[in-house]
Amino acid sequence: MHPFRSHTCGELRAGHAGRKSRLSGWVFRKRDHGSLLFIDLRDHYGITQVVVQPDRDFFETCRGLRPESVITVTGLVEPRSADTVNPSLPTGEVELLAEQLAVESAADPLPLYLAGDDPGPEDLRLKYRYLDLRREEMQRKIALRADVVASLRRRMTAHGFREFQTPILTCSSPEGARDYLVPSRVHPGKFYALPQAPQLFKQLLMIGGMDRYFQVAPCFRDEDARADRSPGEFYQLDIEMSFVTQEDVFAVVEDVIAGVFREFSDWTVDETPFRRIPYREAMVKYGTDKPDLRIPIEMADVTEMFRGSGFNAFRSVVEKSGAVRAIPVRGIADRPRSFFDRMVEFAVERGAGGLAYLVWSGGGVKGPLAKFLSEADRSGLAARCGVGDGDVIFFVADAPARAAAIGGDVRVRLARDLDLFEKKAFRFGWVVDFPMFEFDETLGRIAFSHNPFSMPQGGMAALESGDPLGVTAFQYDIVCNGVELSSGAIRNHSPEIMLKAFEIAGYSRGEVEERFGFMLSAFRHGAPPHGGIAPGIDRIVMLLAGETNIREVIAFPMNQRAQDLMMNAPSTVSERQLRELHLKLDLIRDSGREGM
RNA sequence: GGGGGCGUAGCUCAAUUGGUUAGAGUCCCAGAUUGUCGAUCUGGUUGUUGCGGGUUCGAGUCCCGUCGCUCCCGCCA
Repeated sequence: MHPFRSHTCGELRAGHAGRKSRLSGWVFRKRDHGSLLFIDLRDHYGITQVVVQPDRDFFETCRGLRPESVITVTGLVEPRSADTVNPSLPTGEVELLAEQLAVESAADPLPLYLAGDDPGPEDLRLKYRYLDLRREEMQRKIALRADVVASLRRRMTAHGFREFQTPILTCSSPEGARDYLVPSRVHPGKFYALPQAPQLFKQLLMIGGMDRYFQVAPCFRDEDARADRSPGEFYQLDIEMSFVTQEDVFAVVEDVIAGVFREFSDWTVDETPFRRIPYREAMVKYGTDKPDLRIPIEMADVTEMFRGSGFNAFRSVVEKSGAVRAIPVRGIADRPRSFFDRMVEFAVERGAGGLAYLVWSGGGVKGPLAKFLSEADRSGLAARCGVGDGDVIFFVADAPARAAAIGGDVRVRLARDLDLFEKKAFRFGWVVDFPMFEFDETLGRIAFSHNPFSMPQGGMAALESGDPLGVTAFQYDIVCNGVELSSGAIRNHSPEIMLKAFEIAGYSRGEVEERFGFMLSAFRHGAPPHGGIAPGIDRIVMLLAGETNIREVIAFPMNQRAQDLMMNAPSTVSERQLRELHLKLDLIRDSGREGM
């Protein structure tokens, strides 16, 4: 017999009765009856009840075992009598009658209690992650992650893609997030950077003729965390394809993503092709470029209807080239005044000047705005927004970007308060036609709004049109339930168009040649038209696991301040290491916090 | 960098307008217990109320500062 186990703790059934079996696992719970002891023995696969009788020489040893000690038990599989069967356990028809027992590893008292529902405080869970991971829910989520990654690989391979590795030690990129830097020992004063994404490498693989690339790729960005954004590092399903249009990329990704979501969830998943939403339309209807399409509210632009209206507050906003956005909600006319007050308060908190509303009720129109509007205005708004008796329209008036953002927040808040989210559904959409450039208020000039390597729609002619802010790119996002899963683009493979695009964003030819000379050179030696995308794997697993916190689907996540509480990273290093790397510390703040 | 929330026993939480020696459950420890399955019963230990300062006759409670965790804004091509 194997020294540790003949079966797993989730395996034994009534059919095994009478067989000799050996199990290894953790002591999950103990029930000590003085002259009879029950141990729930747990491993990755399940729980089996072990019975220890008082005449065994290891009986006292067992009584002293603390939870989470690891033991190996050998004995007979016994069928349980009808009144002692445990129907809530898959192995509940049998138990293991212990004949031999070995303590593999005795456990100290635990900082976390694993046999209950409460996972405990997150910093303790992270510090003792190896304990936290033993909980059934964590076993399930981390296993789900592994299965999702395996499925993604299988599906990409089936589409004719190969997985290529790209460097982890590379060089800093000028645009984008802050880099993680790695000092060079051999080249004093020079640094490697960890890749924010394998962006340039995957394009170079296309230029290298590899045709279809994917990679489960680690990405490193030194930016602050959010609930859905892990600090430091995360994983993308990085994809790039040669000789493709935007639609070719969509077709592959839709098939892979829809397939994975159907494989790992019984929720409704959109049929492919997913809906396509132009960026400008998304900003008007949803106030965001990552709309939650489970919410049955679509905003409308009603700016023109207020241009000549009697409502001065809105008219003056419109005259200052602002926008008025209407948020129609059906069937809530009978909500109490406090509901509307709460929404107004919320909008003001988000920076709105106010939140107006009209209530269609009892054949009339009520609300603070009603007396300023003519009968024609009201019926015009009703027709525009498709509302009738019993419905309500909220209004936000502000500069267009602000009106969109606040309206979008109000839309989500309404859905939350009114429980309007479609249940058990993953709703996908492609947001397309992103603007190539935007006006950067802080820099006071035009900047790339997304990826500088995207192909502008209309090519060189569009860039030379003299209206850079009107140029859209072959740049797209895929969103699911309000989560941005990924950005992608058809790349700009023409050096001249690229130089022109960088020129508009304020980079001279010389700067671009210096920074991206290797890319320009590559483009000058035969570059296939190509494009790709990079769905976030952590976020996919998060959605499939029904989690809102990304740390729940990462085995060893860092906390919000980018620390690994278990390993104590980041940590100080020795003087010798610093010397070898030609580094001298210049700590402005007292470093007493370090070292812990 | 900024804002919100939280911080009381290993863990989850109480503690009247500021009022006696800061409690309960759980964990842990000891004892009892032959059919439990979140076993049960009896007893017991566990505290710089995050830290520092202030107000007060008196502070877990009020004020100031600070630290930690978390959520959000900035940031995230």
